[in-house]
Amino acid sequence: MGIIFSVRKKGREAIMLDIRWMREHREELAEAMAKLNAVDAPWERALDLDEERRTLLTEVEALRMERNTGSKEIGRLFQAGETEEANVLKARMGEVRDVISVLEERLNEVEAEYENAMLRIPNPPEPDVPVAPDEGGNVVIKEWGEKPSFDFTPEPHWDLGERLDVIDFERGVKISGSRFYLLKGAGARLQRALSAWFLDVHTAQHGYTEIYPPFLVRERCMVGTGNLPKFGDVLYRDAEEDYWLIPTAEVPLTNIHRDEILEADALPVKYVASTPCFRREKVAAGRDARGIKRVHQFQKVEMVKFVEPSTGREELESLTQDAEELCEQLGLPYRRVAIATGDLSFVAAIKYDIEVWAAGCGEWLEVSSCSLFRDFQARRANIRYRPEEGGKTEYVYTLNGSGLALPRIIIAILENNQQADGSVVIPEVLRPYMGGAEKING
RNA sequence: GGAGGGAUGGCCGAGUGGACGAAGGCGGUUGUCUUGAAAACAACUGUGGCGCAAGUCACCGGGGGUUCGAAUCCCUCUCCCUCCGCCA
Repeated sequence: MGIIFSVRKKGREAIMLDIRWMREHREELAEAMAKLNAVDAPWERALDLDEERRTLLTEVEALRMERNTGSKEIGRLFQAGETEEANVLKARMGEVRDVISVLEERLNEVEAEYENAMLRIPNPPEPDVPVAPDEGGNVVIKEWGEKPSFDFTPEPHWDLGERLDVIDFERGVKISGSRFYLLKGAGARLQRALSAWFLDVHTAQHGYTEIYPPFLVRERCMVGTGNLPKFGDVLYRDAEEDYWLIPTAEVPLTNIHRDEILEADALPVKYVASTPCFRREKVAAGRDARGIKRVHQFQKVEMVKFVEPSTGREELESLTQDAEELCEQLGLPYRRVAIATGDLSFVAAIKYDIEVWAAGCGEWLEVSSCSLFRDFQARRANIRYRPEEGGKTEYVYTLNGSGLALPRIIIAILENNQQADGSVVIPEVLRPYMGGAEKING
């Protein structure tokens, strides 16, 4: 494909925000952290450590210069046969080395602390993100479709799914414990149909390239997308090796280009994948316990984009529309919610949630989160591009959005499309994927 | 899982302790020549940190060690290749 221009061989680990920007915009940074309600973000500590780090670096480098020139001199002296002088210099350089190693040790400590602090500073929000301390400040900015009305009481999917024998809760729990389920027959096929149709729409109409990525990734990938170090408690991982189960395809998809330099004319790069997602979901036992709304394993189609910085916002808009279009074609009423600063995820600079109405449980279900990360992930994962031939490299902007999260869409279809006779009408766009069936009957 | 062999710049490939940030080739950019192109010839051609700059430091898969000095010696980890075993 020729996207890779070169690969970084060595370099520091993730570097998060631009430290120079931070040094020069202290007040803006403080303001951003306040807006995010990020009281524990160690940005001041990071700045202090940065100061210390640079002081040490200057000292160490001056000494290293002394050592380098001294060593060369020793070599020359030996060759010239001036052994005595060489030995004198050698002894002195030995002392210099000892001083260097003490300073280097300190420098390493400072750098480690510095990086740790940097990795825990969230992404500052875009200027137009609604400012509020929590999700109470989220704003519905768009609504589409009409909630279905019934001349009977619509069933929630946990009843309906069981009655139609398309969701088996008991067996799921028997096999794997609470918050596990299994889809059966038309239920399983409906999920397969949705997954296939989503992928087909995104690849054929929206220009995404389909990917089948690994579901187990290394720690380094999780750091790249911002899931680590702060959110390790929602991730599953292998006990013996450095393997983490993905909580979303965003992780492997974004890391496809980790440590790479993309060609400017290759942008935007757009990927889509359907993968299982694994999450600990450490919410209070009992909350969202019924049904398949909040589970430890679910299927999701995810879109990820790598774009030129100047196009970030328009790419977010088109990404969000790529997701919304699916809801429309499925005939599911939805709304777009602008997430407030206090509810913004650690990595997102701006985020829209798409929520679908589910008539049975009477709730708006989040089926997609569309985020612009600016260069936040790109810095962590070291993903760059070269704007001009031969010019300096810059970080790309990354975005991602679900398109869409599956079990919740299944919930909405089952609940909204249920009929008086107990059957469920299959949305027209899915019928070719369901062997032409129009309904799910018990 | 067992036994061997590897990892050097965009690519290929030299280098086994001292002027090596690294020969040579390919590729790329620019120039000369040419009506134009090709060929030939010449020059340039890695990344990052700190610094206003001059400059300086780091980087030969990662980490650690030996040494006045490490691409080069030692330890360790990772990845790749070959053969055997196992397997979808």
